[in-house]
Amino acid sequence: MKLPPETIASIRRRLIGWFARHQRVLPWRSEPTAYRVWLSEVMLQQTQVATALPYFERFMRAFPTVRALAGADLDDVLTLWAGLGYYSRARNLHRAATIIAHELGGRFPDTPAGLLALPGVGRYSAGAILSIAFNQPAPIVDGNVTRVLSRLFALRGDPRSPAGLRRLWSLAEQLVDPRRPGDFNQAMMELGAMVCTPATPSCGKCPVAKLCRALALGQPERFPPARRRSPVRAERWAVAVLRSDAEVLLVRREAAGRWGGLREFPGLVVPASQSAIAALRAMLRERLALRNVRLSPVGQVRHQLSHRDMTVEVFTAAIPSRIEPSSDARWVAPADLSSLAISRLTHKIARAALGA
DNA sequence: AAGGCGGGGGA
DNA sequence: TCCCCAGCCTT
Repeated sequence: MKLPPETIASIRRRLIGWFARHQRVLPWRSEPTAYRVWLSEVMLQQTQVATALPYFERFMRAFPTVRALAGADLDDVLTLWAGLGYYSRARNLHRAATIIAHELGGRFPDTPAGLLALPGVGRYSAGAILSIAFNQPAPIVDGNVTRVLSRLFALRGDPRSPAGLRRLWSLAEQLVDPRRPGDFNQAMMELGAMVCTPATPSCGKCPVAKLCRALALGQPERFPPARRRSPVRAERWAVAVLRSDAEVLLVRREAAGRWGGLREFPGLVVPASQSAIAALRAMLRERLALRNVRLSPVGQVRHQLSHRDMTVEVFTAAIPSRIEPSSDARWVAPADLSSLAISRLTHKIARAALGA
């Protein structure tokens, strides 16, 4: 779809004017260095601004430069990331920092290929960094831009299909203002976040309402078409909170997969057909070489995770002597749990087993 | 091309 | 409840 020059000019002028008046004050906007923009973009992947904000401030205090981040232990990076989710982002961030610090002389890549070579940087994040930090006319397409463009041009069809993505990226490329690419791209996203919202858009406040084909059709909220939802699956877990000398035992999850690299109470997924306590005892014996642990039920913890509905059966046991069951296990005081790289679910389990 | 990956916010 | 969020990576 080739846009008429006057349409492009009008959209640019209206969006940039609106953005100048209505943009939120955000820490990565006041000082858009490549490092700050990169960090913010990674944190904002599938994450709302309000959620990422406090994490960004803490992160910048702890690791003010890419070299500081590269020199940090991954475990400390994961600790600061704990609770934000999608933990591969933190692992990729740390890996990319070491690449920038050690292979690129501390200089951020300023080309599409250079940025795309960094782990955790895809087409969107590369475009955001190029346009916002380096003032280059690179397009971006995220969830906000997808919604705004789908409505502006009343796009039919699945925006996530290959054809839909090609069309969106083509439109974004035509529209991005080469004079102010960073402001234009951020204006598109800001509009999607603040005005052109998913359920009930505020079309009365929209600077491009006059041009909006979906609004002209009378049903802007019908665009883009709703995505089909994957079925919710139930998952049953058993977890043991082992105590000794007022400390509890944590193990570390493997680096890949869900909650990769985080610490947790020893536990496992239990098939519906199996006894939770039997599965737990077998796991403690095989993995931690713990025999004859007297497990007492504490109760159940429920946790919702994406399209998963988890039920955790929590047990506790006192271990008389302070044995070290294996190398990846660690005893910690309950008061220190908040300063470790553990998931929200592990916090919930701790509350259930140890009290507030 | 499809799924997996966390957790929170809003309707 | 259900959908969505400044997406990316693996299979």
